Amino acid sequence: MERTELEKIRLEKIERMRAEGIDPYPTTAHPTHRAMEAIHLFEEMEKTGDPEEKIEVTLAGRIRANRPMGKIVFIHIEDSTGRIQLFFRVNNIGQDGLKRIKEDFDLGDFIEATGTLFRTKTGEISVLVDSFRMLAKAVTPLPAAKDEVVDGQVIRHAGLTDSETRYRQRYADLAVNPDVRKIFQVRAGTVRALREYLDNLDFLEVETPILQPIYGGAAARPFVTQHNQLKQELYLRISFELYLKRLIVGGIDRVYEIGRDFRNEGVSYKHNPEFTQLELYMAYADYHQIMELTENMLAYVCDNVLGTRTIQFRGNTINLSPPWKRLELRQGLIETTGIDINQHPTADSLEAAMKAKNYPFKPGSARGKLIDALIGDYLEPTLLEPTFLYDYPRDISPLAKSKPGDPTTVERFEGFVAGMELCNAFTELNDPLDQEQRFIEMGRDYESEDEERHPMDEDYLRAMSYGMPPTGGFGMGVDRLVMLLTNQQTIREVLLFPHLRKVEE
RNA sequence: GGGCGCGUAGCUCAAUGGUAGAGCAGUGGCCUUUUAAGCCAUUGGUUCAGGGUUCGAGCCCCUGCGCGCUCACCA
Repeated sequence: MERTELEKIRLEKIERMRAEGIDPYPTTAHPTHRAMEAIHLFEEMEKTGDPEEKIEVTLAGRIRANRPMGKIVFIHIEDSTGRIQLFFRVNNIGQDGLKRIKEDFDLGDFIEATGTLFRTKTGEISVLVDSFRMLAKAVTPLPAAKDEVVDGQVIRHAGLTDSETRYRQRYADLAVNPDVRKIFQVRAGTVRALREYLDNLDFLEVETPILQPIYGGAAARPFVTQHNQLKQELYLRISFELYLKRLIVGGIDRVYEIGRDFRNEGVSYKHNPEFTQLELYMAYADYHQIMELTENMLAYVCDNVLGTRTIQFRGNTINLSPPWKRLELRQGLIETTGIDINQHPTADSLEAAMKAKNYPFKPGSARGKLIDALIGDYLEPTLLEPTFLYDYPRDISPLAKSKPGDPTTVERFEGFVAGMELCNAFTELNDPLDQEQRFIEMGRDYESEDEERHPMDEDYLRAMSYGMPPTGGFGMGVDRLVMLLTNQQTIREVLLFPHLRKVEE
C-alpha cells in the first residue's frame, strides 16, 4: 500500500511508541460515560448537587481538535453522542504525560482519558485529565476540517465536500461530517416509526424471497443471477407484491415487509439499483382506506422522527398533516394539459390529441403509457402539497382492481409530495379470471418491450384461485421518504453506500 | 446510452500558453484556561491517465477513466 508523507510520519510514531512499550492498539477500553452523559451529569450536579463534589469519569473517543498551549493542552474528543473537551495540564499529568500527549497523539486517534469534570474559564464543561492512554492510532489523517461554534451552530471550514470521495470513503465522510450521521439517524428513526405504526395496527412483518425464479409486481428489468448447483436462473426481486398477496390468501390478513428491491435500470437523483421499499397489504380495505392509512402513517413518522409535520424541501414548505389533497387523475390532467382522457379511449385518439398540442410522446405507445407521460411531464411537477392522485388507467396497472362501471380505470392512487412520487397503492385485483386476462393483455400490449413485460406467474394465479379477500395494497420508496424528511436532493445522500462505478485502485 | 461541466498538495481552492501557489492539516520552535487559539520558521505536487499541437501545456486538441448536472429510460 502506498503511503503519503503524512502517513509515514504517523507510522514512525507507531514504531516509536512500540519501542517505548506502548501498545497503540490495545484490546479493550473502559469508559464510564459517553460524552453527552458526562456533560449532563455535570449540569445535574451544578443544579442540585454539592458544587465541591468531584465527579470522576473515564471517557473514550476520537480526537477532533487539538490545541496545545505550552504546558497545557486542550483536546476535543467525539463519540456518537457529541463532543467534550479534555484539559491536560502538566501539574496533573507530569512532564512525561505532557510529552506523551503532545508527541504521540494526532487528530483522528482514539483516546481514553480519566479525570474530573469542571468548567473552564470560558465556561465549557471539560475533563481535567489525570491519566490517559492510546486506544487506536490513526495512520491516515482525517480530511482536515475545523469547526467553529457560533451561537450553538457548528460552522465547518474546509471539510470534506467532494461528493465522489464522500461516497467512496463514507467512513471518512461520516467521521468528519456530523450532518451526514444525522441523516442516517433520521433514516433509522423513519424505519422504526413505520414499523411501530404498522405493528400497532396488528400488521405482521414478514420476509419473502429476494432470489426469485419468476420476478413480478412491477415493470422493471431485473438483475439475473445463477444458482450453481441447481443450475437454475434466478432473479433479484423487483418488488414484494406477488409474494405478500399470497400471504393474504394464506390468512395473514395484515402483512408488510420492509426490504431491498433491485432494478436493473438507470441511476438518477431518485433511482439507485437497490433501494428500500415498504409494501403493506390489508384485507378488507380498499384504496380509500389505504389513503387514510398512508397520511396517518406519515404524520406519525413526522411526529416521532422530526417532531413536526412541516418540512422544507427544495425551497418549498410542506405540511404533511392529514388530510392530503385528493385529485382525480382525469381531472388533474384536464387542468394541466387540457386533455380529457375519457374522450380518448384509444391510444390512437390520445396520441392525436397530444400531437395537436405539441406534447412529446413515444409513437406507438399503449394508451396507459401516453397517460403516464402526460402525468410525468405536466401533472407531477405541480403536485407540491401532499396529494393523492387517483383512478389510473387499467392497462398500466395489471394488478389493480377495476373501478365498478368503468372498465378502462382501476382503483389505484399514487402519493406525491414536493413534485416527487412517493408511493403507489391500489385496491388489489383478487379476481383470478380477470388477473389471468391482465397478464395476457400485458403480454400483447407490451410485446415489443420484452424486458418490461410481466412474466406469467401461474402459481400466483393459483393462489388467487383459492380466494383472496378484498384487499388494499401499498408500496413506498423509503429512500425517497428519507430524502423528503432530511431535505436531500439526491438519493445518494440517504444511502450509506450508494452505487458508484468501479474504479481501478 | 446522448449533451454539458468538472478532475491541481492529505482537505478546501488559486494559477493570460511562460519558474505550479494560498489557507487548513503536517514538521520544528515559543506559549499554564484555549476553542477556526496565536506567533515564528518550514516540508509537501506523476496538475486523473495516455497521446498530440507548440520553442514551451495545469491551461489548447484527441482518446480513455471517474464524478456532477441534464435528457432518455424508469406502470
